[in-house]
Amino acid sequence: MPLNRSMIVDAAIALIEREGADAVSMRRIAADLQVGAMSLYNHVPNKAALLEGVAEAVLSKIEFRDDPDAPWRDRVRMQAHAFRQIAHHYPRSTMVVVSRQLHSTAGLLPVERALATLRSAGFDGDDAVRMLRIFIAYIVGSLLREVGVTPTFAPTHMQSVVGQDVDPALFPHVSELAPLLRQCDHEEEFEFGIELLIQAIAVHPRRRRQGTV
Amino acid sequence: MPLNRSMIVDAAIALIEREGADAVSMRRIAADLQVGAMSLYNHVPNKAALLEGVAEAVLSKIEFRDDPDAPWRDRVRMQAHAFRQIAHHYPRSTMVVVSRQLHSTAGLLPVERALATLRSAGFDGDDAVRMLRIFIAYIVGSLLREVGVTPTFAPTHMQSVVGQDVDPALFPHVSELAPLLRQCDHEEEFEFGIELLIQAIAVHPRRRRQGTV
DNA sequence: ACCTGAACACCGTTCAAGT
DNA sequence: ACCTGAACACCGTTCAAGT
Repeated sequence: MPLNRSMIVDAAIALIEREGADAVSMRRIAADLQVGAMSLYNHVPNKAALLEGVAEAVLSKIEFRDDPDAPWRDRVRMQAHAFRQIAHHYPRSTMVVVSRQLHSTAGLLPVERALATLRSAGFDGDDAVRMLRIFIAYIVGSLLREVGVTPTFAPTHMQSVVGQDVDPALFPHVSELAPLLRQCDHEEEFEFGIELLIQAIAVHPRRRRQGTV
Repeated sequence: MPLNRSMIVDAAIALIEREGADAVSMRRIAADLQVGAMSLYNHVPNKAALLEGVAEAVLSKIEFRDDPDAPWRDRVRMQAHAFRQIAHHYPRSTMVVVSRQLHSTAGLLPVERALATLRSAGFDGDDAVRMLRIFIAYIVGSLLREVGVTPTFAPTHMQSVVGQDVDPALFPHVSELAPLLRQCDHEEEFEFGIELLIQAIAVHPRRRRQGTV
């Protein structure tokens, strides 16, 4: 079976999910594919481009169902949850997806749908873009927390083995809320935030004239 | 002058800001300090720990002024903006700060202040933690976009040299809003989102009994 | 206690040689 | 057109030797 780009990308994704993003190297992927390390360069210009391919592939695997007739609130909710699938299905690739500029159609499709939804909610172009950016920022930040790369700021090991508690005098609120800070139902927290955002933009005033073009 | 941990961390930060996070290596830092590569290991267990030190150092350099007597809205705004200073003063270190779990006091201090503020706004422990997480997610996501690592989903090179426009038939909204998607006033967008969030949590219902302890 | 050079097991990528 | 081994310039980290 001849080597090709998508075989390489798939091998990379598999390796990332198996051993983490740090384990990715051209040589390891080549070995997984039972091929010389240099063979990869016939299908991919370099490692950075390969990781970009990984990001695109993961992103394009999201199931973005969208019902244009549904209320815009439902559509936003569904699109946000679709995005969160990444963290479920490709947890260790999430960082790769989220830390890369995407200019391919794989990245443009979700944007197109989100903008369509926000326009249908009555926002003009300016505000639709603004709202989209807020959602993306929130979703990206949430996924990073969920995937465990981003700071949770939780005093994790606090009372683990040692009595190494957070000093209640210095950090009264942190130590009081330590149990809450340490645990997190990602699904629930994500939804809570999305609902808050939906509610927030729902009450945001629309301009008189909706379109710009 | 004897080598010590903070000299190493500072050299790492300087190197990151000068040449980017990818340029960081134990050997490069050692060379910058005019010291053998292995000398670093007398003060830092390994590279990962060093980067953790970088994250803490950058975070601890934020000026978190806080006026406990100010209205909670103002305090939240100020704390959010303080956080965003990272992206301004240490743009290329932002990814390092944001992609690492922090359990030191450097990470706990901002949390303590944020929780104090949210409690003073009338939230019980549960909701204070929830609201904090939403803000952190939004801020982290926004900083990553600002720093240019996270997907902007902007069709950047669209009409650059070639007539390689986005197909308006496939992506009507994207191509219509392309100019807006391509440019972004980070300061303004960040503020817009923070104000939206503040407004959203301001109208969120508080529970009868505020405290848990 | 702190520094260090040599060494080991890795990297990404270029290049010239093969088919 | 596609594959590849050797080679180059790098990595992080261990270890034993120095002071």
